Amino acid sequence: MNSTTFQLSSFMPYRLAVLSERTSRSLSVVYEKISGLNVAEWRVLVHLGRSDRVSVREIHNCVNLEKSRVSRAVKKLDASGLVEKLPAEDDARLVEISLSDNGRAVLSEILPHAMLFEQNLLSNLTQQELQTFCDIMEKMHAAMDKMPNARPRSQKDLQPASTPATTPQ
Amino acid sequence: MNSTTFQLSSFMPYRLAVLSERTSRSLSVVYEKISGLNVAEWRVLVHLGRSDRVSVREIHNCVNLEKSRVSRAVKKLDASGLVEKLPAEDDARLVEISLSDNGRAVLSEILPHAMLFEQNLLSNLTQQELQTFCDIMEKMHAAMDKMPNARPRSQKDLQPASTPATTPQ
DNA sequence: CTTTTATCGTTGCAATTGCAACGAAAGTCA
DNA sequence: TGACTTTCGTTGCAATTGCAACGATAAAAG
Repeated sequence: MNSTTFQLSSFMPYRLAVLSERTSRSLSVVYEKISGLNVAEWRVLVHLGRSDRVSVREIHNCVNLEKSRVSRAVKKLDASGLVEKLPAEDDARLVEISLSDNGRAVLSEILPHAMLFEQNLLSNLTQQELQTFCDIMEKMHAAMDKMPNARPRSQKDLQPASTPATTPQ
Repeated sequence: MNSTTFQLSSFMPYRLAVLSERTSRSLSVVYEKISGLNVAEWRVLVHLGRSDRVSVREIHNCVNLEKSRVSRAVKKLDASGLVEKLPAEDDARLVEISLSDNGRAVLSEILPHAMLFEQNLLSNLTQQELQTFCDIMEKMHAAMDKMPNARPRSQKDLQPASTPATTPQ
C-alpha cells in the first residue's frame, strides 16, 4: 500500500479519536451548562463521589489525568467550594481531598444527565453488543500493554468494571 | 443510582477517551520520532496523500480538525517543504495545497509504521470482531446524530471506508 | 451597477495543556 | 545520626488550543 491508498477514515486510531472526541465534547456540553465544570473537574468530582480523603496522586492514577491537571482541577473545585482540601495527618506531603456537601449536590445534579447521555449513546446496542464492544476494547488495551513504547494504563482502568466480577472480594 | 455507586471506569465516554488517548499518544510517538510531525500535521499529510489541490476548508471537513489547526499545520508543513501552497486560480479566497515530493517521501516512510501499529493494535481481533466493532462505533455515531446538542460529524467520517461499498459509484 | 450576505484562510488572544523542575517531606541505608 | 533517594503536590514556562474577529474575496439580492 502506498500513500495514495491509505485511508484515514478507516484507520482505527483515527476512528477511535473521532468517536471519542465527539462523545466527550457532546457530554461536556451537558455538564458545562449545568455546573460550569470542565472534563478534568468532572472526572475528579466523580472519583470523589466514591472515595473519601484521597490524594492528588490517587486521583491521577484513577481518572487518567496528568497530575498537574488534577492539581489545578482540585484547586478550582476547592475555590468553588465543591471539595475540601486538608493536609494529611500522618504524611505532610499528601493532601486529603474530599467532596463537600455542595460538591455532592452538584454531582447528584449532573449524574442523571450523564447517565441519560450514555443511555442514549448506547440505545442502539444490545446487551450482547455492548459486552462484545467492551471485550474488544480490552483486547486493544492488551495489545498496547505488550508494546514497548506504549504508556501503561492507569490502575483503575485495568480492572474492568462493566463486567460483573466473577470472583467476589 | 446515587453519587457513591457511579463508576467512571465503566462509563462509556470515559472508556472511549482512555482508549483513544492511549492509542493516539502511542502512535504519535512513532511518527514524531521519525518525522517530527504532530497529530494535526500527520492527518493533513495523510489526506493530501489521496487528494491533490485541496483547500484548508476541505481538509478541515475531512480530518476532524478545527480549521485554525489545519491552517497552522499547513503553514508548518509548508515551511518544512512537505507541502506546496498556492493561491487558487479561479477563487482568490482559496488556497491549493498539495503534497511535495519531499512530503510524499516522508509520508511513505511513516505509513508502514502506522500500519504496523494498527496491525499490532488489532492483532488480537478476528475479522468478524473488527467488523462488529466498527458497526457498533457507527451505531454510537448514529445515536449522536439524533442528539440535538451533539456536533455533526465531518463529511468524510459519514462514509465508512472499512466496509466495502455495496453500491458502487 | 450597488449593497448586502456568505465564505475563505489567517491571526490575536486568552485559556489550557504537558513537561520539567522545584521545595517539602518521608523513606532508605550505612 | 546524616547523606541519598524517592515521593508528594505545586508551579513556571513554553507550546498548543479553541474561539472569535478580521480583511479579502465571491456570491446573492435589489
